[in-house]
Amino acid sequence: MSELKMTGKQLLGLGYPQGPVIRVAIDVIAEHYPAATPEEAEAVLSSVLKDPVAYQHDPVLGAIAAHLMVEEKPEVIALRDTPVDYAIFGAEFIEEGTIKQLNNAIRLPVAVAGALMPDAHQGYGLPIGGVLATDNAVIPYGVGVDIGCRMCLSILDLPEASLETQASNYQKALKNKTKFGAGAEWKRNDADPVLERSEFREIPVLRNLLDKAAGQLGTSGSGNHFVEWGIVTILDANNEWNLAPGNYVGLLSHSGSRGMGAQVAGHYTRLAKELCVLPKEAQHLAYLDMNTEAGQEYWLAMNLAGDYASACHHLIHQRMIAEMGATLLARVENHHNFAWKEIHHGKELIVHRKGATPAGKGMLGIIPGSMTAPGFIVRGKGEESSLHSASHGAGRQMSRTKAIASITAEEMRKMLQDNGVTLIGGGLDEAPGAYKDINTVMSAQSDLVETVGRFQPKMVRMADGGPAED
DNA sequence: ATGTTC
Repeated sequence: MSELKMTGKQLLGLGYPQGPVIRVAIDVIAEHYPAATPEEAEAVLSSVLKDPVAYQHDPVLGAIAAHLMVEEKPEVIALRDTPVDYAIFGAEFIEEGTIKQLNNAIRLPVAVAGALMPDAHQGYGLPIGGVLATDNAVIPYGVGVDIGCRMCLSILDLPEASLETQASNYQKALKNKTKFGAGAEWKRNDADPVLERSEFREIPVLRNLLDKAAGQLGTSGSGNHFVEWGIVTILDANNEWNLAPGNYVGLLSHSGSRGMGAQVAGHYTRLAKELCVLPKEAQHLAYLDMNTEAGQEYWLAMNLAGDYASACHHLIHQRMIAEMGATLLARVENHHNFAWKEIHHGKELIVHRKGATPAGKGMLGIIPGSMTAPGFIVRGKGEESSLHSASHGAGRQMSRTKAIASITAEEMRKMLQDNGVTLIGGGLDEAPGAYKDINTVMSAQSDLVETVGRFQPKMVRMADGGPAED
């Protein structure tokens, strides 16, 4: 795409006021004046600024004019005085600030129920590991920035011993068939039905994101995202796939909706904060009414981002499995940053899980440990007090900054060696010691999920920070 | 989490 992209600075230079009009003007120019020169765009924007009333009925520029004419801010929506009671799992691991965040969220006028998972920690708006059910309203920051961030596990017919005897082939697949780093794209990529979805044409904010989405399909991004080979141990003889208990080679991935989802999240978070002004301590919990155009649009865009994240995992797995000449025996996958329409207490609610695994009765999911600690294949017990949810991992016990400052490269190398794990990329901020003990976290949620099997990582690839790698 | 954004 070569559409004209104005910057906030340029607009302020023209005399535009601080505020939402900046974003609106950038969007309008990108969408409706793609072929204009910067000078032409500035001339148009200056005319609107000079006399917004003259443009208020203009089908394109009217949106900018409306923002220039608006002066009064919407009224601040008060939080309820009396919070709804909610369950906390593993309260002994959860910091006071995290609980305060859910205490605020549960006082939203649209909040119906909530829960905190044992890996919970502070986030923007809703805490990570937080679950919140609302009545007919969706909170963009209740889903999170990485919409549809999810896990995918493939169980393969390869012999366990091949992880050692064929180690170089497994490593080659990780190096050649995955791509990590912020902004990383495949130069030549496969087609996928998700890229044909009509939402890319029908929803304005998605129109400019199709090219990026096409390039980033099947990439993993950065942060805590990974692709890894390891050993799946099936423990439950009554498993859904009739797999014999024992060991299998598995492929596990963790990633989300990449730049496309991040842009969707950013757009609707800004919009929600304009339309729904809350007291300062709850400002990031701004919600969209599901009966409004904005709410409906977010719902469609969020679902598309979720399907896109799923397609990314499937492409990664398809390429890795083909590279190893393997056959897929079973697959488990689940979003852990998303919102769903679910019935609880006889009423349809919008259930936000921000870093929480869906755990309805009989639902399968994956809860990862760390690059050396096992992950768990789980089956939900449908516990109502957790709103059918469980943790989405072990949870950090150290911030990234603290991990980098307090864990040495030698300690991390030894930890990997002791556990027989090979790491490609990765940094000290993702060291095993930066995470809580997954076994402790699992025992804090034994009422929420049962264990079907385990996954022991053996060969891990992560982003190594800095610019995109090849 | 994201090429680090009004």
